[in-house]
Amino acid sequence: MSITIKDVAKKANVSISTVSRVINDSKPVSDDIKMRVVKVIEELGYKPNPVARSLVTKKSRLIGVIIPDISDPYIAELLNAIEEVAKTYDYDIILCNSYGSLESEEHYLNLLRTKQVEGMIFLTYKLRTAHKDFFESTKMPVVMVNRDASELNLSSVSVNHFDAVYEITNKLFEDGHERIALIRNGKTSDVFGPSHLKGFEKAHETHHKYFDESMVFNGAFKLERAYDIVKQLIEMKELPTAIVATTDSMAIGAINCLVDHGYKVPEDVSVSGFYDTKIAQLYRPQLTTIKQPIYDIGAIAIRLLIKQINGDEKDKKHFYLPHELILRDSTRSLK
Amino acid sequence: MSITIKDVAKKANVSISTVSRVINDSKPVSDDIKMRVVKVIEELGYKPNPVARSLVTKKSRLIGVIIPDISDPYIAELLNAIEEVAKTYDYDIILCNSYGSLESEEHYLNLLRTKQVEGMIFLTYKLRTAHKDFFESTKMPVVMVNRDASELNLSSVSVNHFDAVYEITNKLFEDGHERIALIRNGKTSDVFGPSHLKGFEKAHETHHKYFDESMVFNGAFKLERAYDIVKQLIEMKELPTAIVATTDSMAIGAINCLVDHGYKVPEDVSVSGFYDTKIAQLYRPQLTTIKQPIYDIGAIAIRLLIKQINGDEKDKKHFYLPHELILRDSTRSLK
DNA sequence: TTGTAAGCGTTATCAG
DNA sequence: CTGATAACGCTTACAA
Repeated sequence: MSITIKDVAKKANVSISTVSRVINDSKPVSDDIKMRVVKVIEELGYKPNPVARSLVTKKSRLIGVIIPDISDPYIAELLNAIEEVAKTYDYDIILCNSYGSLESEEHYLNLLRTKQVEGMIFLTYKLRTAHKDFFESTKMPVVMVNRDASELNLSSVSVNHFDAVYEITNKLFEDGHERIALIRNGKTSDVFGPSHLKGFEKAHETHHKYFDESMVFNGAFKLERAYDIVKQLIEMKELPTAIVATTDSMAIGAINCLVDHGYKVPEDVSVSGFYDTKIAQLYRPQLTTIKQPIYDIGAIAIRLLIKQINGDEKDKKHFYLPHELILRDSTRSLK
Repeated sequence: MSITIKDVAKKANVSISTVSRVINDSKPVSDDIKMRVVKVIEELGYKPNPVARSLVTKKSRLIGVIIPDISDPYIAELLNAIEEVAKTYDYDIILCNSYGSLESEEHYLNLLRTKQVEGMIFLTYKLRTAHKDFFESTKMPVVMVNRDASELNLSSVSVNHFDAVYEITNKLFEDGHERIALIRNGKTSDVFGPSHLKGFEKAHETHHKYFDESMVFNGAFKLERAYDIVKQLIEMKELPTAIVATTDSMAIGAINCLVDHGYKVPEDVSVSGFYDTKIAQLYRPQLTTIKQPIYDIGAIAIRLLIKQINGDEKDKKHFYLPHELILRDSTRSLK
């Protein structure tokens, strides 16, 4: 039996409406009454019941976050940011881990809707028609992270993957590498796949190198896949002098394979990653990688969402945040 | 304007109580009426409003989880488990990241209470009187993870840290190591600190080795601290042949320092970690470590909590789960 | 077995 | 500026 607005009203000798007004600052209340009420609230340690409040306002102060994998450090850091700034706006996070499965994503999408979340942040490896349908059918504010969702008429935020891959590939060519392999995420699944490829291609163009399609591989986000790809390369004696991976994990998979087969990184092969997750620095050799402003991405995403919730931001668009090429010890210049 | 119980009642030509009864299966309803109602619910796609429901039942189907750091892979995996089994019991998780700060923890403790969560799982580096006070003053079901909280009359679950440290130290002595350093978490902060120390000491006893207190260091959970500790050891030419760290991160910090200073692991020094987080396998050399059944720990914690919520489990106690010594490449036998 | 009606703790409308 | 009072959508005695 915790204390309610009624108790406060009674003890302060005012109506519950007046109490409501002072706690919400919604309508003018004379100073002396206000003080009296505030004092009683203090004394009683009264806290408004958010459930009752939600029932009438239709606002839950809850934001749903659907992600494919909490244990992915990239996502963890994103979550940090989301959670932290949400708190400053007095929102709470309901966390949903989908494991990337469509079924589970759909489950959560519906769950969050019935839980009356005011908006959601959505991260998925694959974007499908089921998602589109959901987002179209509900006018729920949604922002997507690390994915350009303007086609769905949703806001989204990410770095410019084209530029990023272009930059690292370019750098490698400048350093005298002649043959470079690209291990990118996936085929159709990853929206940035095409951007990665284009950036990679463009760098070849810039440096007048022959673009060899057989040097483009599909790592499927997996360390193990990257490992296998490099193993094949070794067995076929097709090992290039540099490998660009579009994920730190895949870079590590590649390096692990190289090391396990007696090659040295970066002496024999240069390998670069993507994201600058924690492990990029922990690992030896430390990874050359594309650093994303992960925290900022999360922070902007959640701010964007809150703006949408408040109706302050009507037009949806994609936001690009700047990346940074971090040169560490896993790549070297041949010159 | 979503559809409510009233709409269903009207369309099915029954009272709202009847509808309520069929959705909750709370009181007998004649078969034909039940069928009629179910059909209407289907047709209308009616979903009960959980907020209204909570207001009257005082149940939120929400569980609060307070953790110090999402980006810690150990915690991430724990969260995985918690989230997953909570879902099967139809509970949702409200995630609170405290960064280990007491202020923030207290904030969340109170927040969760006013949000009417039905119970909480609490993870903290330091346990303080403020926590105790909170837990004593509220009868909220709470279970603590990776910490023995029986002193607080709370349930808790973890592996047996004494045994774990004993086992790895023992193994190292058996392998012919003579001097072993221990880098453990913290001083007063970590409840398991004493257990680690005792396990370490006991192993010396078992092998009739002189126990040198100056070989016990305080790594404060930090990779960097471990790095510095080893650096000192190197400078003082006091490097032992084996180092037991009570965290994978600290083990990696130690190895990084060794490698950066030209030592080889495990050729020159053996180093072991704790937890078997993902990085233990990714890293080269792969880490010898104590594997904890992290998923199980999380799963048991949440099940325990739900039992408590349902009043099925009255007596609080600490649950030990079995650990496993995983021998990989960062340690070697001297024999 | 079914319906009526009284809450749950707020906010919001409308008089005064 | 203040106070009744009607919602909000649901559960649950209490009657019928």
